[in-house]
Amino acid sequence: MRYSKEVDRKWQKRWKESGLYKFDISNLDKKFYSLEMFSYPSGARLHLGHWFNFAPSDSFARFKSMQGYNVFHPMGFDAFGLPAENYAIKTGIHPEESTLKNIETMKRQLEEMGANYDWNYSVETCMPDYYKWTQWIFLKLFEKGLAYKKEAPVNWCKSCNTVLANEQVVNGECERCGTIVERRKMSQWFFKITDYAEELLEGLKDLDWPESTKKVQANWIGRSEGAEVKFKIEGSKDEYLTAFTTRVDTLNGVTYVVIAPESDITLKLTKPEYLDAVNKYREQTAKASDIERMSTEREKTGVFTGSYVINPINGERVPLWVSDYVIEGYGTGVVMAVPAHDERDYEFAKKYNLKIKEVIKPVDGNAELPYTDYGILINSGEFNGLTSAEAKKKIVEKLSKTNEGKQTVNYRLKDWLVSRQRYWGAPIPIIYCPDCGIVPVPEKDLPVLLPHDVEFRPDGESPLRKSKEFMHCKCPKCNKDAMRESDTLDTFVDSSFYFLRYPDARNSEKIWDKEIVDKIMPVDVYVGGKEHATMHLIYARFMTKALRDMGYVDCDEPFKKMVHQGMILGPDGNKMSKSKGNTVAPDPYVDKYGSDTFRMYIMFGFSFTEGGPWKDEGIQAIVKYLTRVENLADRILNNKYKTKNTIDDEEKELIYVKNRTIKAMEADIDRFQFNTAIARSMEFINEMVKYEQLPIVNEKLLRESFETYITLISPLAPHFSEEIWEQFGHTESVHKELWPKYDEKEIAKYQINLPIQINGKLKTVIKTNREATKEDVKEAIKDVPTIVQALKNFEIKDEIFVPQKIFNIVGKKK
RNA sequence: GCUGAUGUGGCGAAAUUGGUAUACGCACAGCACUCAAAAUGCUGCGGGAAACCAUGUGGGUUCGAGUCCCACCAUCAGCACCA
Repeated sequence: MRYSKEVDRKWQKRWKESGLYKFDISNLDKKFYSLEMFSYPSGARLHLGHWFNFAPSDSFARFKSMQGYNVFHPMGFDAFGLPAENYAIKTGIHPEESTLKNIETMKRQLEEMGANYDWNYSVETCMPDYYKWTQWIFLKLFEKGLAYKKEAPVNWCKSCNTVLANEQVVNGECERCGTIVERRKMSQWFFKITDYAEELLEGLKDLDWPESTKKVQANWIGRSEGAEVKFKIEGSKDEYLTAFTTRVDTLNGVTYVVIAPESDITLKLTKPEYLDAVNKYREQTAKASDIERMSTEREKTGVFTGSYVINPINGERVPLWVSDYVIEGYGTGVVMAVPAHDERDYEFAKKYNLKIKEVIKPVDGNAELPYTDYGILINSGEFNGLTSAEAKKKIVEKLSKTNEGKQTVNYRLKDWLVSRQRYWGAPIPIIYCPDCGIVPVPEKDLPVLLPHDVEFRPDGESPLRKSKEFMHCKCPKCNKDAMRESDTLDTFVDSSFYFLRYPDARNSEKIWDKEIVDKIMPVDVYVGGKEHATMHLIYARFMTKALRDMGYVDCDEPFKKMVHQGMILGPDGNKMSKSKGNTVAPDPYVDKYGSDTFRMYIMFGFSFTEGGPWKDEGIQAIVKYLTRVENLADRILNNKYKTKNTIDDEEKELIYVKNRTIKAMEADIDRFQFNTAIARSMEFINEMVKYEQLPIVNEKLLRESFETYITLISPLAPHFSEEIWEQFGHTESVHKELWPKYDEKEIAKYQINLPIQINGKLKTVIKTNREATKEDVKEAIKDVPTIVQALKNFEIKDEIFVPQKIFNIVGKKK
């Protein structure tokens, strides 16, 4: 049968019946954990992005099992989240209904793709058998002191009476009603990821991840060394404001101190006559996002509080201001301002006529202010003349004697806010008792089930709060009437441990059997978009480390190697989106050409890590290519050749190309370079077609080469190759074949092209053996006309010879 | 604004990581087969008559730069409640 959708169906059915892709968990000596980020079942059907991620990754997993690994390749669904809830608000269809339906469709489509997942190891995060463990992890973190509650700002829409996700805030306004969004504080749960800041940063060093991703994570963690300095509040008995600075050498230049407007202390420190102005400013700040506030382009604004603080190094009295360029959550939320040596502070001081005191000057000459480099201290009393580096040490030494300062490390990383005032998520397993306070739900009572009949349209309260049945319960400690926590968990919590649950996904007794998980972890290759470089990937690393410290896993780092697939954009070069109307559905292509043609095309037409705008012109190339293979298969099967048994020059060439192809494809697939792997396979076919047109061929060699070729493309075109494999009389699946071995000797004995240059300009190319020496090469070129011509009246200064690479003659005309 | 990328023929893209720039294809053109077309097979295909010139622009390092360094231009992604 010629390749078509029917061939896909035929083999999908057979694979299922024969249990070809059942994972053998009993033998993990040579395991390979190949993982893609599980998908969010937002729409009913797989989109192009799914194909671009999952199809090549499936080919990669197949390739690894051909190399003799026992490959663990699971797939699941990240099924909680905002879109399903919004969809429900719009259509009235319950999130559970739409989500489960989407999952069913996506599963079927993944099977139609030909993916070799073993669905016995899948997870669906919205099901109680999964979120029971999400809740269990929350309890464990709570026990360990890694989950805690504090006040934190949220986006609040006054008119809708609801909390908004950042995504729902458009230009500072609510996407639904256009009301200006405010920041409002609410009491919320956090995970203490900052306890792991140092280890998360250190651990990056040994990971086989793209450098750019490691950099982004390192910046996200944002380690900076500096000092904490305490400024005494004037008029108080023993109250201080603590500022973090990386430039404690400039401490004598502090002319004012700034605190974040949203801080609780702000109102406390504001003198009555300034209260009106400060309150107004706070209201204004509530409307700006953090990104806006941190922009250095933005005009600085602020107001005076009327209070003063004391600089501990020199006893100077400096004014206390409020400004939105200081953010409560970063550092200590207090900035010591040194306008002479910081651009933001300088701009601010100029605008509000604050003092500017120069305390650092360059080693030689004078500087224009603000001067932000290191230098020599001036106007700093006993520290004058010291370098910035020396001064940093001396100043901290002095401050620490009076307990007014110390050396410290600050991280940009903030604790992970996990509370969501939403319906479609895992309920936080906490009970509030009027007598006992915060009481965790006992483990035996898990899961805390998400009630089905809940009004989740926004009206000012967390949806769960409206379910009396859900909210009212007995305190597990004292059995008095109590109330449940009404918030649900961030979906990033669900996705921060799913890869640990996969290996033992059906365990109902415990989260997993440690012995199994320790054998399968870590993930050997993790494939997913680079948009997850910070949040998901850092949360998953944190969770693994926290679980390790609690003794549930051994591994320190969950993802040994990380690969990011690129993004397929719309044909217009923009990100695909329904609103732009530039989405492309894979289904019509798959229907028309079959899964393998489509898979091969997306692998061949794009660089896997780059992606790019969608184009389908090249799909014909793959149709033609596969037909060419089928035609050759037919001719070999019909065997009308005049045959011979000897190995002559032509046969040697074919053997060489075969070995070269195996080697190249192996290296390419290992690096996720599917486009070049397919290019090499095309060269191999071209060579075989050329060979078979000779008057007399070695039919046995041709047939063997062709069968080798089929095994080479079997991970890339799993149905197509299976069909031809069967035509060649094989009764076992081609997917049980091992990756062919190549013979390095056969490659090495083939001659190479060696470029000959004069002054770096290519003059000619000669054929030589690989072990040719400089003398051999000189001998070989001595009669080549272009060289002879170029070397006339030429004074040779140097000869650069790099074996197997280049011969370059350097000199000049006399 | 901050952070991280990307830029190579008409087009999709390669370049063993500093060593023949444009592999493999698409599109196009020519030839063969055919009454004809399609399909298939073969050949050609950056510019230039040539010396040479070409990897976003301008400098630099090097025997040698698409690859390394500096500056600039353009485009894209992430920025903590989309996942």
